[in-house]
Amino acid sequence: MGRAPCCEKIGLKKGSWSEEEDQILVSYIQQHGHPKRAGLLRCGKSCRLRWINYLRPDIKRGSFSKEEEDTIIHLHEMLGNRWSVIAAKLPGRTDNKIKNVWHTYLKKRTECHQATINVSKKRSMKPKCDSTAPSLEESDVSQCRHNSLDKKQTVSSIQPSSSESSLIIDSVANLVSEAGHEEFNQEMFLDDGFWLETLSGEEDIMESKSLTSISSVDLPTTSLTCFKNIDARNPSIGCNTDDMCLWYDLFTHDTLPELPDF
DNA sequence: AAGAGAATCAACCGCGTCACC
DNA sequence: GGGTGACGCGGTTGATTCTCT
Repeated sequence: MGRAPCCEKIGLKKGSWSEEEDQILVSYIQQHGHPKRAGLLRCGKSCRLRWINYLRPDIKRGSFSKEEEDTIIHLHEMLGNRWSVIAAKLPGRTDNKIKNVWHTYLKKRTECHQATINVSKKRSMKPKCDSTAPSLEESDVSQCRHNSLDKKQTVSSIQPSSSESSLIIDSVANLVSEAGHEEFNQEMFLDDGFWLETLSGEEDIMESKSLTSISSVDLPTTSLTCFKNIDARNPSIGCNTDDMCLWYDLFTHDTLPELPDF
């Protein structure tokens, strides 16, 4: 059995926070610099969570931009459910919020996108398909589209423009090709271009949408050296630790690197 | 207008890790 | 080296809000 929940130890309060509690916590943090008990009937863990996920002054409110959503999707493709790492690349967004957004609709969005790709692949592979009965995949896709497009979502907020996507792919493909990396396939272009944009020492991806900025960044010669311009504002995420290099390496290679014997 | 179901999001839980004694 | 507590993370829950019928 695991450890008993910390809030049950001494009858500490649980549940939603009141405005008064928020004010007490904020003023405590302003004085002491860390979100601990703050004299509240809350465990330190709860105080910390409240501060990180809600009270911090740099937290961005409101819905996610398309760029932020794309960033989350791309990072999730490569890193999986490492929400804290993903959150570190989205200033003002918490891991909790990103996790919620992912499970709310980004997951469906990517699944729909994948389903569409699968259907188009099957179509191209099997041109003589039965035209009388709709395939299971097609009905899945249409259902999926229906689910994603209804309710609050607008079409433009869900699906990236195909012309925009292909422009990005083509542009990055040209750059890599010029640099002598013809062996890269198109999927790798997407990922590498993303990493260049996201992890370069320049400003945030949200502020550096222009593709011309990519050309000013050194292209990777190997997967391990591509992080030389890593985000200097957040060294814990960057190449200063070996973590991101390791993850990048893991997710951009088909096989695991050889690990040293222990 | 009201009820049902879906979507959203804050908060909690459980576990692994680390630091300190 | 072992015990303990705090911290940080990802998974999950449940209350609230929204939308549809």
